[in-house]
Amino acid sequence: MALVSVLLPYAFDAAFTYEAREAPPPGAVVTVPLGRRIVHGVVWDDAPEPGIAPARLKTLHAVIATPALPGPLRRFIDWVAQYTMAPRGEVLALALKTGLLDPPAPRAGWAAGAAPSGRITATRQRVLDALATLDRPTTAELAAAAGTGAAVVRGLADAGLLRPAVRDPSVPLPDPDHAPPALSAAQEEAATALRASVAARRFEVTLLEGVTGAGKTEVFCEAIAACLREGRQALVLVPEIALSAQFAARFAARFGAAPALWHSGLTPATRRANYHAVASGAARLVLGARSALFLPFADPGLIVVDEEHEAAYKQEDGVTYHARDMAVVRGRISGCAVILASATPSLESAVNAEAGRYRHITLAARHGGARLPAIEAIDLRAAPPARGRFLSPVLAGALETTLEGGGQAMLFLNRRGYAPLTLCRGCGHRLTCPNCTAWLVEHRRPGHLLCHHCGHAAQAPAKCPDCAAEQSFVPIGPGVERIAEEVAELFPAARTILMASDAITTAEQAEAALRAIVAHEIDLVIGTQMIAKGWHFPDLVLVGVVDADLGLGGGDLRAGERSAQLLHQVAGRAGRGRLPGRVLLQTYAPEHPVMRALIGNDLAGFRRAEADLRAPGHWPPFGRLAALIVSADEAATADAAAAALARTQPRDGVQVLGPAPAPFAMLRGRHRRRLLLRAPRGIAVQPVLRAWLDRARAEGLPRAARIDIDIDPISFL
DNA sequence: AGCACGCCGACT
DNA sequence: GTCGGCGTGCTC
Ligand SMILES: [Zn+2]
Ligand SMILES: [Zn+2]
Repeated sequence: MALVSVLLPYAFDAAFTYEAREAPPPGAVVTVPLGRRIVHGVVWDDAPEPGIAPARLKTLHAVIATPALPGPLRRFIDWVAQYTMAPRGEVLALALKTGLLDPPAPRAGWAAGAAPSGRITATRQRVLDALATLDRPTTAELAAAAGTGAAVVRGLADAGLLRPAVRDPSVPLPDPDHAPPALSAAQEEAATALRASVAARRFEVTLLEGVTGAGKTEVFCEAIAACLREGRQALVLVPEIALSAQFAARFAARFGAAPALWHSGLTPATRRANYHAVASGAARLVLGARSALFLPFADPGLIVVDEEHEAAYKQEDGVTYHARDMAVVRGRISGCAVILASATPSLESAVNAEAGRYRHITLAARHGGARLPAIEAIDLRAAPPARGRFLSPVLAGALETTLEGGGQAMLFLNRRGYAPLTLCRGCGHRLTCPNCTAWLVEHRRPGHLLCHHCGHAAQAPAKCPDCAAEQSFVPIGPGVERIAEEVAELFPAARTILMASDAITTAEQAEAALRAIVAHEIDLVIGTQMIAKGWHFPDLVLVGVVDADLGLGGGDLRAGERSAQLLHQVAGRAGRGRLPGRVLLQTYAPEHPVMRALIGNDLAGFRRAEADLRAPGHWPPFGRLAALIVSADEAATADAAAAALARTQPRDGVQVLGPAPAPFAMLRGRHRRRLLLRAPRGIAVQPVLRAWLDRARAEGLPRAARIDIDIDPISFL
């Protein structure tokens, strides 16, 4: 009997040791007994533990007939676990989603039957016509194509006019030379460098920076083509699923085959099919969310991270990893090229490029002759909006001119709801959420209040709980709903649409809205963050930012950087067609570095200024940061735990900030405190944190408190 | 993650 | 005197 190490997809850091007649190779997916259950696990590379008492040692149950986890993926899982301080099993669980372990089921489809008998009605004929154009369609596909129900298909089968025909879950092969685009000279130069990077078949990171509309996608598609020519697999990461449909369509047009998708919204059958296609190497082009990094690629040749600066790449619960950083690690371990693409690179990537760790390619001009929009500030101190209004006369005038000239305009305000704050006219009492440290936001119907963090809903009370004044609550400040109201009064004839995550909830709604905007059935778009993303609206000429200062408050380390990125992205919506674009920023601080950078189109200068601010204090990316979030049911427990951590804090060479109430001191009913550990770049924070937690546990850290560690936190106030 | 064991309140 | 609440701890 041999001993085998098996890592289990649960919160265990150590692999367990089992006995086996014959040891399966590392990476093999197996089942083993655990307690009184049989669970899945993966044979790991650790040396088996010889000292387990014979009574506790159990025997490996079975080897599952599914692709083994490749060595580079196993090393990646180990790396992510040690870096994020998550138990290795928890990281393995990201790679081993249940239901993937069985081989994909062949699809039960239909082909033309042998017996041409039975009545052929008009509907039946439509089904047979549809069948001729499809390859062994399933019942649902066939019914949909013929515009009828499953019953008609069944009837045809019963009559012998259809016969069952199994279809293998095949993945179409993308063709690198299907529809190569005409590239500009600048694009061609960038593409040549990227093709060479892929063909070198070794780890190399390239930061691909290009203003919105410069044609970054066409350029990195050339790198993908080079990867496909090498016969290797390419992975493209996008920050959110909403963008994947648009990308899939572009890839299908460029390569003649749709990419294999990977995100949480897939049906179990598709997930399983795509998982196995990635493992076998049959899926050459994969488009996915951050979890796609944990797929068992057979031969990865390229990883592209699009919009690399996006905060959505940071996984905020469970294993808190940053997909952009982990993509670089995955590339290093797998020995392949990595491309980080963005119009507004993160300071992290820009600094790495400047230090020579990444290659830096810049596309300066918009593709196809379109010019960058002119960005101007509206100084609200000089030209404030009327009382109770939020659009200044300058912005309202520009909107009027644009709409009268038949142009399309957009108003951006990154705030959902009607009013962000509701307070008592009599005493200033603010309505807050009982579960969270947050104000209640008024929505749609007057007096209808919502918490944006836990979903708590309430009605504005008729009487103030503080001063007992009657009907005294008034909405303060604008949300997009209030802007829509103001626009309806100013321009009653304009066709408008409100784009916010609570107004547009399904992918179909979003698609219909985008189609209407592109077709210019809409004159004025009012929206939140949702409209900032890479959409192409050719007729859009004017963008008004209702509150350009919104993201700058709060003292967050990255507030300026994030604000500049978001506003740049929004500004980039204007003037993408034949007509030049114009962007108006309403601000009370036109001299703020963010406004200056946007107006002067000098984001590189802004990054240098940010770097000069952060470098002296060893703030990221010039130093390391880790957050310890303490949470407990009782405030006293959270305070006691925070105090224990403060007492035992590390001192040499590092600095501890806090404890302080966490960004949301109370979230979903739990009390939260936070400590930050700041260290120079050369110090690894993980061993420091581990020793610190051991000391705190020895010195009375309450067991009822939960400590979550977030390495490289990106949001903190 | 499950699933045990274990020690205090209201039920037959 | 027993059923069951879910707090704490273990699983090779
Ligand atoms: Zn709440
Ligand atoms: Zn009051």
